[in-house]
Amino acid sequence: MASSERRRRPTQVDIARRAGVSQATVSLVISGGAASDQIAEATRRAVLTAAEELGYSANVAARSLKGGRNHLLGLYTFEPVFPTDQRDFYYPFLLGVEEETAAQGYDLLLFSSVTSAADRSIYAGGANRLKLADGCVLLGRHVRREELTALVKEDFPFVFIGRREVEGGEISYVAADYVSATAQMVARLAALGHRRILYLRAAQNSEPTQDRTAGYRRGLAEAGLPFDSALIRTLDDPAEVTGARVREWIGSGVTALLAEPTEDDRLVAALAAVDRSGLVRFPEDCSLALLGDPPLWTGESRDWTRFSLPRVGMAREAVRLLVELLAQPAHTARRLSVPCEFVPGDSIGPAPAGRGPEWSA
Amino acid sequence: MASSERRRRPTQVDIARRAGVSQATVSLVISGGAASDQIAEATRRAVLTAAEELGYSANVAARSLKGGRNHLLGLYTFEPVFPTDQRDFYYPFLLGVEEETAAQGYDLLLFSSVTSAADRSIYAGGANRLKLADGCVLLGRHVRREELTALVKEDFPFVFIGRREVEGGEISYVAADYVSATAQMVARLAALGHRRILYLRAAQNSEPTQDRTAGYRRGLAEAGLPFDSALIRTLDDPAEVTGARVREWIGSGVTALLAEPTEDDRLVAALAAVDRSGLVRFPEDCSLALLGDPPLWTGESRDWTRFSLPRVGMAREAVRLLVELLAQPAHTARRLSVPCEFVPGDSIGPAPAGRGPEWSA
DNA sequence: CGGCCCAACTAATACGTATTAGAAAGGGGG
DNA sequence: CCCCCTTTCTAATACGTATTAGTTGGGCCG
Repeated sequence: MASSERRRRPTQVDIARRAGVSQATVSLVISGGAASDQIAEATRRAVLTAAEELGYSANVAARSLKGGRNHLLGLYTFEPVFPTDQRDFYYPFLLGVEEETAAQGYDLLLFSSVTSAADRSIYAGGANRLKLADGCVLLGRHVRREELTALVKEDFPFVFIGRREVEGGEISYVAADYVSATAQMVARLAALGHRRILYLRAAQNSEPTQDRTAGYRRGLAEAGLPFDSALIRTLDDPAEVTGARVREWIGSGVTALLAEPTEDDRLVAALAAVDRSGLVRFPEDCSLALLGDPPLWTGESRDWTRFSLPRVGMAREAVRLLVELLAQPAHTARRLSVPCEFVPGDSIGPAPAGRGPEWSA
Repeated sequence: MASSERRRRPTQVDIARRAGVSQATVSLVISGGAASDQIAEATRRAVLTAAEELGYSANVAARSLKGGRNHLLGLYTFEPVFPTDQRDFYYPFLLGVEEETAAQGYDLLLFSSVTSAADRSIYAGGANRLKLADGCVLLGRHVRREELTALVKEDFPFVFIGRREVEGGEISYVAADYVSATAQMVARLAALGHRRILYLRAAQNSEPTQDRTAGYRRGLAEAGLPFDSALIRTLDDPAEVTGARVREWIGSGVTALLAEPTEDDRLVAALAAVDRSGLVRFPEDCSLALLGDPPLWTGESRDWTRFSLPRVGMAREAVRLLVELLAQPAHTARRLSVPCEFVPGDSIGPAPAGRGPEWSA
């Protein structure tokens, strides 16, 4: 800041001039490593001294242009991660990605441009910004498939947190084993004597929902219970779930509910409202288990029976997988499935033996 | 992924070949803007079509190498931001930086490499990684001055969140007005009749501490109270603050405490312990005000009288300042001071009229 | 018909680094 | 004294884009 004139950053050429060597020599010394032992010790020191004096630092863009890696991992989310109301849900993922990225010696690039929901796109502006990073971790429920397909087609290395499938390519991912977790939940309920278990399903037919559905059916099959498609309810509007409605279901013979939390938390909120209304007591009148973590874990809400994603661990695994991908010459998809943790909670219990007349439909 | 052979990303040259034009023309069409209206409409369409068909996306490294800017803002913290125990303190800064970065159309680069405390340095590996970004927001209490000096010397654009000074250069920053906030706090206590106000000062003599000290003295002066250097206590170990100790102080005539929270929260924890012990009642026996936010705001702790930093706002301002810096041809330092918000709380009250014999020292 | 200007394009170059082929110097063996 | 090898360095080039100066061809004016 001594003079106001625009100062150019020192380059290897400047160092070369000062040390009386060629730019190539500087490059060999600086980027060190393998080929640098063919440099005389005196020269090497001269170069390093000059670099020091000039305050040299490598131009990462140039380095990366040349084809080398630039030691950046990207994190791209299909939903905004930071807004406070979703903070508690996404934070562990963020935390895990950050930790493991650092542990692997990379820096983390958060793609945040154009948070305005509509424009939130990988391919905004004609430039695929993701490619500034060596590879990318992707996250989020509302995936735009075309973009994923394009990424796969371009052979860009990325790992999704959560199972995602796309036509015409294999996607690497770290996914929670919703199938087993859901099946086990059904098994637990069956062991408690439940026969008619209603599954409240998310509206969007994303992979996590498909997996839970598969787990539901598998659980029923393994418990020897019949499958009744009327017992899968897709909710367009979670507000439909009211005390009266739940009582109707109970009247029709349902003794347990499985609820799939959505990222907007409205279903869980509706169920909590039913709980507080006193119209239905969980688990005395009806058992209730959540197929995942409620996004907003306020701490004041009930301790629902549920299973829980190891989110920090998943995120760390995703980064590890990504780094492995980068080391491979050809990108073959890698997949990892991690088990969910069962949280006992207090909202399931034995199936009621018989119903009084007040429950008749 | 159709074939396992490594596929090269399409470049402007590929497009040019396909569209039967030159690379320069492609560049003009793609990067659009001003000079692109000298291109015939037919040509432009041909180029765009070819780009589309090839799935072109610009190489950001090359673009940035050429133009100098790559639309990245960096965030560098001198302490780890993510670890959960400091999460609540730093999160608002992170949030603000992220929001405003996105709003300004930049992406955010988190410098996380080498979180291992010792190696956590801007100049790790001989290359100043910060410079991958166009500019940088810095954050944290445990600053390494040499690094700041070097950054200034290199004329790298950055903004510190918090006032930081360094010899041989002007640093841009967004700072909370600790001076006024502290002075006002003293004024408040003086108005309540307090005459001997003990200031518990942080051990490290960083700028925030200097500002509070200045505010303390200014507040005393404006209230017409004498300055007594014995009333400034530097605590090497916050554990020294015990109920007995506070009673000693009270015995020596002190009627109010000003405490400067440290980022490890130990002082506030010690005071909370004193409060819980019942040995001293705040504010009946002694008034107590915090000169800032306790880092760990658990919600269960007392509602201390204090002032509070507009952290999200400060972070956003820092990003705005940074973007302004980038627009300037020559970097002149820019500074911004934002007021703190007074939080009444319940830990200050009128000075006790007289003391019983149990308080004598 | 010659000169000139304009529209539409292209050739050439710079950006900073990594890498490779090869040059220059020095030494040792025949 | 020549040849070859080793050590140590350099020249040249590629990476993909943006930009500037310049080229081409055609139309218009005098």
